[in-house]
Amino acid sequence: MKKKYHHGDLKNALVENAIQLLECEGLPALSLRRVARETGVSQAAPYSHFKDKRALLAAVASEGYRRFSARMRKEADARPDYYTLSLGMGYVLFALENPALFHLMFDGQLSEPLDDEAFNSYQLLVDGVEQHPLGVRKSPHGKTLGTAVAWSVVHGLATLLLNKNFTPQDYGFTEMESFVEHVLSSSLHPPNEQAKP
Amino acid sequence: MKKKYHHGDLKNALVENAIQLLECEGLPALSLRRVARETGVSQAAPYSHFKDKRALLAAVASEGYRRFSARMRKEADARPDYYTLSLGMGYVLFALENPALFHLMFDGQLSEPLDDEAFNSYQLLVDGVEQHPLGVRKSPHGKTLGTAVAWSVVHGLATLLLNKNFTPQDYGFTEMESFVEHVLSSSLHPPNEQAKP
DNA sequence: GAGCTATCTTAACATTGTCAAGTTATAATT
DNA sequence: AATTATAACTTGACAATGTTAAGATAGCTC
Repeated sequence: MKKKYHHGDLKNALVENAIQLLECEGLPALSLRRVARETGVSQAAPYSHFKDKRALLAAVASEGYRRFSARMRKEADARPDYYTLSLGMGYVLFALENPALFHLMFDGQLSEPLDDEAFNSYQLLVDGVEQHPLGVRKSPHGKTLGTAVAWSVVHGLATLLLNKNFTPQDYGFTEMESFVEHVLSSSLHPPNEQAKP
Repeated sequence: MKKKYHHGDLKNALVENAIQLLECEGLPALSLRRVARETGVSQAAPYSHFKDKRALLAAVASEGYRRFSARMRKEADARPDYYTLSLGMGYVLFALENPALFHLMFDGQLSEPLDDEAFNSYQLLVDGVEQHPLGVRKSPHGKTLGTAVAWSVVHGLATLLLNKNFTPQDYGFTEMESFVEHVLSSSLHPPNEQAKP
């Protein structure tokens, strides 16, 4: 390929290389200059497409959410009979497969205004839970607390596994996937009835 | 107070000021030079006490875990009859009261070798769950998955509330504390019996 | 007192995010 | 097709950061 003054697709190339760098060398290695260098443009070139470094990271996170949604859907489509459980497994597996990206997405430091792509991901999970109710107690005001519980379990499990706060081995499991499935089904498929307040 | 060449207690002062800065202006504002300046010493002074910036941050996180444990114990001691639930509430409330510190503690980027203080915090929660079993299904190998579930819910809830991924208002609650209590008790106090595998 | 050593300072280096000023290629207009 | 305009890039600079090397100072031991 030829070396052109105008790259032609720099914006996407920057995001792509940023993701590459992020997953290969981690967040600390992700400098704007480095991304630019790796993309073959000068240090200030990214500023034609992104206001900030944070804007680049936001774009990276946005792409992350796109893949996140896809990963969850893939898992859920494969097991429609366990829709909610599969969504959750997709959630956790994505985190384990893309640690740095997942971390960036949920870092909080950047996403002040909630991205569309992010919102869609959340909605996927929320809708899944709402449409496949779990038998969890309703809140006093009639909205299902189950969504909050499910989201919390899934997100917490993903985070704690990432940080190696515990491992499947700690619980006698040899395979990650089996462990995740058991943990999630423990909390996502509670018994039919509910105890008193 | 007098301006001495030898500070006398610089190591602790640095950690203290770092925490201050962290909570007041956030992680991005936390530079080694800034902490040194605020403490009244020169830019390279911290290197007499910390190998790295990461070492300083690790010390900050360690102090964070100390306060974290205290916060959980305080809550649990106040309601011994709801021991596990209270531990969980302490967990979440600490996160909400010390957002940046909590974030740093669980960032993962630093704590490769698990700190003692950190381990103690975790053990507090784990022991709490183990000693006050929740009736959650056991794993095939006999260890309680309940610990993983409980830890996940609590950590996920803390994280998602911090990131404002949802709010108590979304579920019709006006008070944070009440919301947290309901979510946690939904998942920490499941009904007595358990459904089939 | 003399000397040791931990503690702290000053000076410097490479790297980073960011901006201002210029350059070049593409698109728009004529 | 020539000119113009505009978007996409480059170079060069600035302040701030993490970190190291070399030196100064103070409190300790003998």
